[in-house]
Amino acid sequence: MPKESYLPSLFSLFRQYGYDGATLSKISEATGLGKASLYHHFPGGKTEMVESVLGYSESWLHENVLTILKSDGTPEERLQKMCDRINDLYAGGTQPCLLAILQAGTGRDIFHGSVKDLLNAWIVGIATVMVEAGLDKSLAQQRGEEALISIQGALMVSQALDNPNIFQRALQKLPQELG
Amino acid sequence: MPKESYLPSLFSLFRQYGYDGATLSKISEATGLGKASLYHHFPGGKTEMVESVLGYSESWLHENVLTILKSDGTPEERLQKMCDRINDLYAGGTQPCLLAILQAGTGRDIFHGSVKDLLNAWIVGIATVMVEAGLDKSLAQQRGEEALISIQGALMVSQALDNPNIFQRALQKLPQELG
DNA sequence: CAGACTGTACCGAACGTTTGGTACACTGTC
DNA sequence: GACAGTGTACCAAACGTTCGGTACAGTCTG
Repeated sequence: MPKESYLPSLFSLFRQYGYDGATLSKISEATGLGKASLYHHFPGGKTEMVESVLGYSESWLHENVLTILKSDGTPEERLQKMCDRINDLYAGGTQPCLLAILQAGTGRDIFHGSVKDLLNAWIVGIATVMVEAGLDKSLAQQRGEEALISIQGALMVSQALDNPNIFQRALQKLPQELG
Repeated sequence: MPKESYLPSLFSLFRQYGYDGATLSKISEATGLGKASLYHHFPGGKTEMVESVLGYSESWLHENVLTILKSDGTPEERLQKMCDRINDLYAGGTQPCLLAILQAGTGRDIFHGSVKDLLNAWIVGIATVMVEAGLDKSLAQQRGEEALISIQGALMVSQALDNPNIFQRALQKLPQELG
């Protein structure tokens, strides 16, 4: 099996446990691959695994978010479509964010740059829509940041309180609030 | 030295590295205590250390947030004071949130209950102020949740983008937006 | 078409290191 | 002399990583 086929399981493992918490034993169990086999696909070890997962996430973001934001339809329609995808990504608010969890511990030291780039691309994507909606550049940028604040904040609070409704409500308000 | 005197260093260590990332070597280095001494003060090991830090955080929350929210002054004034303390707690947006980081990995399994309680107390504290400001109960609860969404979201985004201004802006808007 | 060779996928077992945790003798202070 | 506090030495278990090797499909050469 090609190494790409393991990226989904690696993704959901790392988003749950983070870099320090995702041990090779857990990775082995999650992928069904022996430790040695893991090193066949990812000679760079755990680091390369996370790098691959980040690449996978980047592709996902482009295909499922940035493309949609650039498509046709009113700004509000496009933002609504984005929210639907985001809802899938975080399983309705029940799954953590990989980018958020990689901010902790050893993960931050290694992947901070990539995480920053990814999050920035996302924000810029939203900001571009807001510019099309008539906002000036710096305000659009602010709106993009605010969107991500809502998403990430709602995700954290939802999961801490075991209440996905909080995430749902935040997502629902997003498209209108920005416009 | 009493064990309480080590809580500040433990607090800042765990908020940076999380449960899995904070190894005994790092803890030993941060506190200046050998392993034997650590286990003298915290016979329960790492788990007890985090529990103590959570207790420490709970006290901090009560003394610095909940008390202020119950003090006199207009709702907006009280929320403003809270924001000032929150700004200290997170060092202007440059330091992570312990509660957020304990949501990851092994930490979540062990401390999810305590984290939930702490966050809830905070939200209820804000909601109570909103009720006094004239909102009905369920709307007040929603406003409390929204406040924490902003704080936690802004913290995450600020740190991912290396830009504390984002956190500052979010804190600044908080008191008015709730009213 | 046979046989030598190559590359990919995989694994069990072991590597050296670090983990969280313990045992114990020692030093200080009351 | 009691006892809180500590440094040294130690432990089993788990860590990330590597080793030596198997299985097998595909390719090249005669």
